[in-house]
Amino acid sequence: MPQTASATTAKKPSRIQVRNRRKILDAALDVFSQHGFRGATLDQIAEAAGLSKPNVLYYFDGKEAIHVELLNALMAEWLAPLAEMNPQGEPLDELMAYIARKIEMSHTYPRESRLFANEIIQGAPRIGPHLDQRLKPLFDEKCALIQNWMDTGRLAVMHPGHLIFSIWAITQHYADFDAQVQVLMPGTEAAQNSAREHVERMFRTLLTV
Amino acid sequence: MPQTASATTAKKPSRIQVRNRRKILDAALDVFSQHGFRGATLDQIAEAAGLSKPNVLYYFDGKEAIHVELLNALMAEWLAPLAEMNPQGEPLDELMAYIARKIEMSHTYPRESRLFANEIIQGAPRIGPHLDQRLKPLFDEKCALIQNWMDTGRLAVMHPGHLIFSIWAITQHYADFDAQVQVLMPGTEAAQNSAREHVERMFRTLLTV
DNA sequence: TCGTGGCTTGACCAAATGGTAAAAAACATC
DNA sequence: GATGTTTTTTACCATTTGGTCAAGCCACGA
Repeated sequence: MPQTASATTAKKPSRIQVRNRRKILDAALDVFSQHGFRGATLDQIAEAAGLSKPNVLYYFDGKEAIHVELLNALMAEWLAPLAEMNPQGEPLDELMAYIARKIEMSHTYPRESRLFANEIIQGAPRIGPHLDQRLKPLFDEKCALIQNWMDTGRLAVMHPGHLIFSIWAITQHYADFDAQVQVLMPGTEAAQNSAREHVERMFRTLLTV
Repeated sequence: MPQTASATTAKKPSRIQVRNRRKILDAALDVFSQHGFRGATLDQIAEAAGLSKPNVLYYFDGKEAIHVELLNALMAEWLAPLAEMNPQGEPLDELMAYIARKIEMSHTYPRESRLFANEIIQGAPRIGPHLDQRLKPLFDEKCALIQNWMDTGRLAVMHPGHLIFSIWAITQHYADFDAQVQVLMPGTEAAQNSAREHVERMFRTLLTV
């Protein structure tokens, strides 16, 4: 059996293991992000991965284990941009850089965005603790930082928490509601660019003192 | 059999029919909005409605029929506020009134918001045509209206389509991502009010010439 | 070349799921 | 209270689903 990523029993995984686990996770990202956890089936994941169902279960302990692994990987990447906001930097530049990265991520990783959206919409049954323990402290820290920037007159004053919510809401909207966006504003690259420009201009206007 | 809302064969439904159909739709809204279409089960819906599964199927032709009926009812209510934006009114007032109504609806009908979000995230497989035929014309019309307002200098200039997307994204965020909001900003009524104030102030700032 | 251990598969299983048929119960109307 | 109609339930069914198991395959080092 392949070592199931136990911290203690950690032998280096074979090339086949790396390849197949990657294939499974990629396929599962497709399926979970489109149908949610309960709506996704192992058969779909197996077929999308080009493996048999028992073979999928050879690499992961079950449907939930795949989902958990995806969410864990997601959270790490998802939090990084926020964490990188630098207290020493120029406030407006830092926030605009964060927004730009968020937009880019939603564009580059729409499946991850939808996976997260699905999980939250369903009440965060599997990622709840993660939110509490990892996201909350970071959120609070960055709220305090932004509040400080505002207090010292270097940013327009508003509620930092709701500001962050607004950034998340708008940037993720283009990934999560892509089906709607495509209907209402057809056209691929031009629309994408105009979206980026709109969002950046909007927050720059809002945040500039 | 109860008449399945056929336009031609329309006898008035009995009181029991009205009551039970309502119960089923309410229960289904709970279940669908939480798990998505594929993740929801008839047993869950039946139990939530306090009826047996065959009894549920006595009132609706199947799982999909319930879902379709919910989405149809949803679209009608969902589009109303946008449709009510009055070309003769004062531009800023009209837009702010629309935003206020959107916020209120997200607060009052979070299940509907999540039902819609689930459907769109999954690629709008069942509501796609509806979007094309009903939402798109309305969206285009209101975009033109807003564009006109901006052209005549009565609103700050920006892309009308993306403006609407921003409004939708932010207002629905508080309903769809409630699980996350509750973790990051605990507290019920105060948070709700501060959210409303933040969003309204934000768009007012943005739209004022 | 031959084991040997990691990898893969076909066959299978129990539970869940969407749905059906027909009888029983409840109801309305005369 | 008899009678026809609507509503509800009991007992099913076929398929799907998450998961198991033992046997077979295959790569690779000795």
